[in-house]
Amino acid sequence: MRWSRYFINTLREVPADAEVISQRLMMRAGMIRKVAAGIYTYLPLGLRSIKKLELIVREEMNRAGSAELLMPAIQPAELWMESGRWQKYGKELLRIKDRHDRDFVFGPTHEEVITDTVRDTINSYRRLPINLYQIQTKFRDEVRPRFGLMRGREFIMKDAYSFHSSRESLDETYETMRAAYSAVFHRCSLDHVPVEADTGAIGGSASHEFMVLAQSGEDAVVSCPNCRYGANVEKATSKFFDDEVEPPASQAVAEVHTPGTQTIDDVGRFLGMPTSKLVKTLVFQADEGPVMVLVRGDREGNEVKIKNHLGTNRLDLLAGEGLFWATEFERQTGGPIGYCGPVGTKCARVLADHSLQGRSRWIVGGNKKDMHLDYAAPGRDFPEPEYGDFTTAIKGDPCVRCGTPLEIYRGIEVGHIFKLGTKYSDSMHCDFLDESGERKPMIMGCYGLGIGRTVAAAVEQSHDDDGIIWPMPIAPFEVVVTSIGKDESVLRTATEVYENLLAAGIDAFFDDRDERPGVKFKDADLIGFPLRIAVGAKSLAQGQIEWSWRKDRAKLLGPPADVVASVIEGVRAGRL
RNA sequence: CGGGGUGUAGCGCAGUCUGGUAGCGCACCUGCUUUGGGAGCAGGGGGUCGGAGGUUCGAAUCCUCUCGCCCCGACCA
Repeated sequence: MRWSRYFINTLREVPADAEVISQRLMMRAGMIRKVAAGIYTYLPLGLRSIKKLELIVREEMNRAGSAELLMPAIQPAELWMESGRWQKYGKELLRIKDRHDRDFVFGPTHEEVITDTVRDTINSYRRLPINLYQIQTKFRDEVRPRFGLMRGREFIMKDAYSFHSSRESLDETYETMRAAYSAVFHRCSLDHVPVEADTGAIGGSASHEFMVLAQSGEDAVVSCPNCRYGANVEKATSKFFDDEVEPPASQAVAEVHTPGTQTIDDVGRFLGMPTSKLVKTLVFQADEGPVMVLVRGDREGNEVKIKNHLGTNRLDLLAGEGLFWATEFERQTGGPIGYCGPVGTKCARVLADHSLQGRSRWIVGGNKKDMHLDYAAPGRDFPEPEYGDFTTAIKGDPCVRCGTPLEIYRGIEVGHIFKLGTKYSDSMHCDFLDESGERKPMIMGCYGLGIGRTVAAAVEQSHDDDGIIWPMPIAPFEVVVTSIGKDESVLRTATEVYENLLAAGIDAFFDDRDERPGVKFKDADLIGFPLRIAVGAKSLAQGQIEWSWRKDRAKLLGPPADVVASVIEGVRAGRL
């Protein structure tokens, strides 16, 4: 392709709303263009990278035994009502009506459609397992889309679904898919790590996320430098506990006057004790009503873990801004804000983080204004709480597996795989007959991979001050041939070089514009072609042209034929 | 949904307070010079100032409503 005939416009200035590097660079390089919040056009250059990644994904999916199909983006509401997600999914689900006033959704994911398809097609264990995938545009009406392709509302995703007659069969496919994902990201030269994850709205038992480590990542992951344990912080467990011996719990519970101490920090300061010795009380509104969660004073409650423990759809922290809420808070919990605690609470359920289990001295809110209780004892002064893991792991916590202090990194979630189990096959009656003729629900897995997000992640991970540095396999073009000046021999040689590369099956781009060299070089760096060949009058007079890698910019000279041969070799080696 | 901000040429912005011919830089077009890391000079084209209503002799500017977009939070995977 020749630049002079291509649809591309690089920007010297950065669009004001571009927040992260990948978004800035992709917009400046003329790869994407924002049309509405979280909705982008993939311009020709950007689409080439997208298509190249799709091809890699196809190859790996096909190799893993998954068969490609394409489901509709628009789905009838009935299927979502059947699975129960019409009610459960919330406002992220874009609901639309057709001219007959019938309800539809623009698919954010396709469990319903695929389950419907398979249940009508497969009835026997003999036909299982089945693994299907598609690459398609999805829509999730995110509250706050941002970061360009990293968190769009409309986005391209590869989603795969597998159906099994047994857990073992699912486990096997899950492993195959996990390997396939690693292969995809490896081929894109992405530094990635699979981590344990929460299953969220999709549901199911086990789940892993594939994280590309990057400063701009929206997720925090914990990672054990010793045993490679990795997990999303929403899920990550650690085994911190009280490390100081406490006096025995023989003391009777005692009221402590603590005036004007609304926060846990206030209480700690007032009593002259570290917050880790105090008990922090959180109250959430759950499906079943107010629920109290006790955590160590220096820790944060983890809503995802609490939600999973309770099995509730709704979980809102009861907070007391304003008079109405303060009154309401006290009415529901039996204690004023800042002083609420488990002793005599109105909350039906009381949960406590396992780090509190066995603690002998509990300092808790007294459910009276300006009053805390010291030496409160579970089982004596208040009912034994339900213990569990309800806090978020932090840097330095001991690893659950080996005890090594954990590290925390930021990551971009580029893939997410789930063992769904029978969540959808139960509700939607996707059954099969087993060897003994018994009807059973199929066991399912599902596997998502964000195409646009992965491309953006590659840019986040590979760039410098001048622009993108594409990994060869997803570069929009592998080589740019840059002609310098209008000299006829320069143009002739550059054209020859370009055509020879094309003939060899190389994705070459010819910057044939009548522009100054500086402009062409800056643009080439910005777009990030892995290789560049420059043909200029001075060196051509010596029978030489120049080539260089974008990564290190070291310039190499040679006769045109040799340079072409070297570049072809370089491209092939970089393709993986 | 709550709080804050913003909307003026394809992009980045000034002008708004204090009403009076709509500006600057980049990009674009023409000419001359220039030509190995985003050139110089000269000339030029491009705007319903987000939209609707109002006040006024006169509105980008003041008032009301509305829409979009951005940021923080909540939310979501």
